[in-house]
Amino acid sequence: MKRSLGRPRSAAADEAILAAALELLSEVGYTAMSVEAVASRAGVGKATIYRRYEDKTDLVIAALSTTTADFRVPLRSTSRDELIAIARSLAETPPAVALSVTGTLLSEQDESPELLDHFRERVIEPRREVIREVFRRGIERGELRTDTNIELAIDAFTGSFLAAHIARGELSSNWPRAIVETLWQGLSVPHAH
Amino acid sequence: MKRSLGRPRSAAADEAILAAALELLSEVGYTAMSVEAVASRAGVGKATIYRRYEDKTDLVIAALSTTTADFRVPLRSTSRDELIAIARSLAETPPAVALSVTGTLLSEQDESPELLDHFRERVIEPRREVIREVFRRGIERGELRTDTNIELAIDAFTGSFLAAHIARGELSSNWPRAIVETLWQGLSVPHAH
Amino acid sequence: MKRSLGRPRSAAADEAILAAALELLSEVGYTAMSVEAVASRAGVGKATIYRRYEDKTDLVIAALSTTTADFRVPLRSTSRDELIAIARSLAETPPAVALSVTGTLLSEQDESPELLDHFRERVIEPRREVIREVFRRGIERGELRTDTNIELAIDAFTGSFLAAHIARGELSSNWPRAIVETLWQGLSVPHAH
Amino acid sequence: MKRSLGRPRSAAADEAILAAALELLSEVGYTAMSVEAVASRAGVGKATIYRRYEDKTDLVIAALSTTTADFRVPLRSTSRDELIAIARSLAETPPAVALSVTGTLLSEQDESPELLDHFRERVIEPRREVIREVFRRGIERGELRTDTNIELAIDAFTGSFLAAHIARGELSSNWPRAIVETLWQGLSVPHAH
DNA sequence: AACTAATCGAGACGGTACGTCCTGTCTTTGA
DNA sequence: TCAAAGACAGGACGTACCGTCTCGATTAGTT
Repeated sequence: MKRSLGRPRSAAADEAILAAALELLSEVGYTAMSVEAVASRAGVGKATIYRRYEDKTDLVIAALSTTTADFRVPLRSTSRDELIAIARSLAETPPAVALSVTGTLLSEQDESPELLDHFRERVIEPRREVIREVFRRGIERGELRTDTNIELAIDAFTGSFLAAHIARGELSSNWPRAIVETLWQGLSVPHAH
Repeated sequence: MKRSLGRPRSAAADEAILAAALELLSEVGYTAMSVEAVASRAGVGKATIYRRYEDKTDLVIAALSTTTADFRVPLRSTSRDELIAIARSLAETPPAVALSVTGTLLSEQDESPELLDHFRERVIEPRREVIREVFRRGIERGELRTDTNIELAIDAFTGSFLAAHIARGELSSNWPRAIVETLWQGLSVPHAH
Repeated sequence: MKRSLGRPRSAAADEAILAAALELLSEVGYTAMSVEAVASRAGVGKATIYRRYEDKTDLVIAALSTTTADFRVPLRSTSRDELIAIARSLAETPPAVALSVTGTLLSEQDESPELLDHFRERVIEPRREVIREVFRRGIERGELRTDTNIELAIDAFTGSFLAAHIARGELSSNWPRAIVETLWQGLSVPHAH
Repeated sequence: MKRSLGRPRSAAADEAILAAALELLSEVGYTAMSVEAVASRAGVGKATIYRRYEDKTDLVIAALSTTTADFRVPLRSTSRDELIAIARSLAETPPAVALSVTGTLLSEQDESPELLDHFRERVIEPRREVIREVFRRGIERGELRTDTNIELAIDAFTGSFLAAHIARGELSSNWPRAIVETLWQGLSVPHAH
């Protein structure tokens, strides 16, 4: 059995680092956030951060992935209401950080693909799984089409949120209901029978 | 009389700067691209860039807006085919730059909202207008629902592209057809009559 | 003719950097002096220092070599008085910095011999030349032995200063006269005739 | 009763630490030598070093003082030959470490004068005592002047070695004989009688 | 044989400095 | 007046040490 040697890493430092990173990310954004500021606010040496994370981007991914647990599956009586609940959760998420981090990671895909993988696994995929579960349940219940491509539907759902922010900034209060309505009914005119 | 004094600005420099910026953006991404590298590749002094653009972000917006003209409205016999054509255009666009620029701009929204406005006006809006025209024509033709919220539909369309890239990276070759199909039919099961 | 391009280096920065370095050297010593502190005290960016000097050691050498001009040849009626005058100049020199820099340079002789060469040329040799001139004149005047190995005599003279500091620290006020006396008469008992 | 409790300190560690420190000192010099490297080469934890020595300088002093015993008093038939023998011993000593350590200690004289005292007592003084003994014996034998200031003579002797290294680096093979000759005869021309 | 206490190698801790790079501005010569 | 070249102040990057601190695992003397 492989027992660890030396002084163990401090759990208090773990938490302080991630909390400070998350605060600074939302305050000043990805680019303007400095590792030095994170260390200072966490009351931690810079080396203590770099012992845990490869570089600034890696730290940010870890900080973002702590927010994953807050994104929970809502239980409602209909799939439609569940989707609206999810849309409400999305609407409360600050998109700036996620967008710039994602963009940076995609840019650096060739140099360090493992960071992007890590991000998808820790940040993106947990959120998608919550939505995926709602879709699966909706199909079982007979409320959603059985031939729906779930991944594309999730794309449309979460992507709408991104595109709305990019195009117009703040979302209106009835956005969750409106976007679900739009995706629910589809674009085509109903067939006559 | 409003005629400029002294040596006029070089049109060659204009082009070289934007071309170099565009190249570097697609090569290394927004964060890793340095104004110094743009100047060097364009064979231009840094001051020549800063005489034209406020800062790095402003330069990038200008570079990106040169690509706007390439995004043209396709004419097909059906709206569905036109949407597929647009999806194909989207699929050819590298999303990384737009994402990281947008993220950065959103982060800095409080300090310099005019840059974000500029970006929306020059880069985002022209592309959306192309898609908007397709939707308008589809409604006129009777192929699309009259009660469709066009802005939300555009969000779903362009956002799907972003979300797919974020979640899975490269898009499959049949993605344009598949995403249009998904949005076209909607999520709900058809009503019995 | 090769004329320089671009903004010329600031002479004000040159001076401020060397002055700040010299101050800090005498205040805290070589090891405790930081380049960051030099930059800060000089009101200068760190890059402005590193544009001029390879590294910290190179900066220190440059700072020390500005003190060379102060070490002047004294004119007295006898060589003995001139040597005493030089000993007095030596006694006023703070030896700590020179010793630690010299030691460091000798240690790193294998990795970067050019720094040591530079130090010898700029700091050591000018001082030795002053003393060498005194010896040459003394021999011409017939006051010093013609078979004296001047380099070894200079070694004994300047080395006495170092060794005294290493062994006992502060020099007594009559040290200049006493050391000249010791070297002047030699160690051996006078021959009987 | 003053007997120690707990596990006694390892003599093997004592030796390994000093040996590693001495090796690294001569390989890379005082400044570039890290305590971490000493610990690693000695196969010892860093705390095991800091349990024995106050800080890096203290460790170096201890390492250097182990070399003291090698500097022995030579017995020859004349003082002149004994001085030449000592000069030969000096010529074999690497001077870089002593210089940088001394310089650092002098720089820090105000903060920690006890380290400098310790260095003088353990490293400098034992060597001087060997030379002092030779001078004393020479005076008793009637070979050296009775009015010689022994401390200054030792300064001249050991200092010559330092100055030669600083000014020219490696010493020539006949340096021991030449420096003794220079100091022996003195600088002044012999008086006529 | 069990207990106590200081040591051991290992390695994490907060902190500080290193030398590099980039931003946006400024200052020169030359066209 | 604009161009290129490149220096400017400032500040973040990621690395490397310093001297201290915690681990689990020895290695003695004391009960």
